[in-house]
Amino acid sequence: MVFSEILINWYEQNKRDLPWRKTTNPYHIWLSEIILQQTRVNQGLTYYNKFVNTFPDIKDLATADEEKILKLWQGLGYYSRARNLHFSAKYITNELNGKFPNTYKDLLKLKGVGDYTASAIASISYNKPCAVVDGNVYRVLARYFGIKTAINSPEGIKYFKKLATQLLDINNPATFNQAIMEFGAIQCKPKNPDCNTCPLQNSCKAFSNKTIDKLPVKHKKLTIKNRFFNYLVIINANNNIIINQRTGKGIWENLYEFPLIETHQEIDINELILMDEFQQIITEKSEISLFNHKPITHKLSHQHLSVKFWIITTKKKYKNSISLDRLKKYPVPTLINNFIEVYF
DNA sequence: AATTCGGGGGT
DNA sequence: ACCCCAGAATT
Repeated sequence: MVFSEILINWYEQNKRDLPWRKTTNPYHIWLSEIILQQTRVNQGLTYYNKFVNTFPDIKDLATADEEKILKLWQGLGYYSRARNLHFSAKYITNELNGKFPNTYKDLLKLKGVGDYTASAIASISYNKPCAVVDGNVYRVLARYFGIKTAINSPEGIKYFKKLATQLLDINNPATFNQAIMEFGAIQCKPKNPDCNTCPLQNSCKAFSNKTIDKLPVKHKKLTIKNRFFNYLVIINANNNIIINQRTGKGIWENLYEFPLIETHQEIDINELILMDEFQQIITEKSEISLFNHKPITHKLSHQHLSVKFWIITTKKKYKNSISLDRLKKYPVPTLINNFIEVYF
């Protein structure tokens, strides 16, 4: 048996029962692929169901408010995916008269759709012979063929794409692509792969070379920044709370949060009330207390946030303050959501 | 070519 | 503490 046959046989016997495997509807496949970018199946599953149910047709997504989409996306991370999803839904609905692109080339024009996702939709929805190369495919191929080229180098990206294209079963691209990814996720896992029951064991280069745990090779350059956030949880006399929307670039774009003062290090209450930013926001006599004496550490992939929530009660009525019920309808970062759930 | 976009889970 | 996840856009 050839490589693709072994994988497809394995897939038919071991595949998980997942909702996006019951359809070839390009809108649904697109939704699933965007949600699953850099995201585990288990984490994305509930979000997929929420989106399919809330927006049954792409037109429903196109006509929705961005805020509603971000709220539904809340907690999933990489929020540009949600904004691009909205943008592309409007593009398909309005510019393409609702007709979903059906070629790799046209799919690639969608915001938020790169080489992987265009190949995935083209193959799964339209059975086009486009090979996908995701993290699973890199790992399976690097191990099986004993390839030491870094998967995130320009040569590696080209090489693995070419190899995957050669291996693709052009008679069944949809199944082959899903088979190799599922195989990587379940059998040829990053840690402790199950080589003992692997149908490719006797021809696997890394297994015979005992280099399973050294492949794939990946250049890593991750510098983690430490940042210090002070959130001002300002509660009016009428129990309203002040909230701002993040604008511009950076983390959590277009999501909401409390007024934020960022500092270069951890500060105490005396340092806080002396800051210009603080005095510009808090102009009335107020009561200030600290919600958490130990800063909360919130870890993002490339930033570690050290966060203090300052509770400020005042009799002043701020214009942009809202009720707690309203607040809970706004899309907020998980950090803020965790606070809201514990404090309120 | 390198960096920046989250959050959760595994080791 | 470090790695990875059905990656893409930006610099």
